[in-house]
Amino acid sequence: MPPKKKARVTKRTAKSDKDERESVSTVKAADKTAGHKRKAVSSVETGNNGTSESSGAPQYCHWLMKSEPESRFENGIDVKFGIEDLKALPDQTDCWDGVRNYQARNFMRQMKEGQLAFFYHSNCKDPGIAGIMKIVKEAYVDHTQFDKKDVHYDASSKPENPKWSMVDVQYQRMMKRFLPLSELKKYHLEHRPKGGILKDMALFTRARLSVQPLTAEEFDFILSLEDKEPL
DNA sequence: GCCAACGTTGGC
DNA sequence: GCCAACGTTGGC
Repeated sequence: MPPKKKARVTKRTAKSDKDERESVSTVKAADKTAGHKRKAVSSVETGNNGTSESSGAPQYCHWLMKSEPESRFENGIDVKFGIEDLKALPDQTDCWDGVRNYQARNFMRQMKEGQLAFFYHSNCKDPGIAGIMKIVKEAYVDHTQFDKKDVHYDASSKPENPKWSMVDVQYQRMMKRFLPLSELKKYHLEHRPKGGILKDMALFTRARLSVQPLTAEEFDFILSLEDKEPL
């Protein structure tokens, strides 16, 4: 299997379905402290993860997924995986393993074949959106959770009841120009007081989430930046 | 290397 | 079920 995607995840995540549910309520509690910004996100999350109530919440269909393009060693293993690494693989396809955060996992479980995701470079000299990939296989069991040698091994997850999922992604293209975090942030800050398109972008309102949804408007706006001068 | 933000753990 | 302590994320 593929290089370790380092979805920067908390290794020590919790145990059973019960915890899983609690983690959702934790999210809701966090909502209160974080103000209104997360409402849309959490309603969709709880409505669409397949474990909870039916709801008319809109389905997200665009995504942003973070990975680290520069070498970093975790337990002696290099977790580097940038967009160039994806591009270099057979079929330019890989499984997005190693996600160990319930919210991120739940978003992956919502992903449908054919949807597009930005490949975001994190924890590096030049963080930002590097390119676009396509979801080519919907959520299935992340085998690395059972692999003691794997950086993201989770001793608390049992094969009879796997905790973590992954999707397969395929490289589509590089951005016409790299879209740096700093530029996205400028738009976010500009939009926030004016109700602009990036005002609630998860990258800024949910900073540590390694797999996050984008609205169609956010996705299209970011794409439009490719043809603009850097801010 | 620092450290703010925030999710998770575990005592109570 | 609360919440303080702890650990991680990830930009700077």
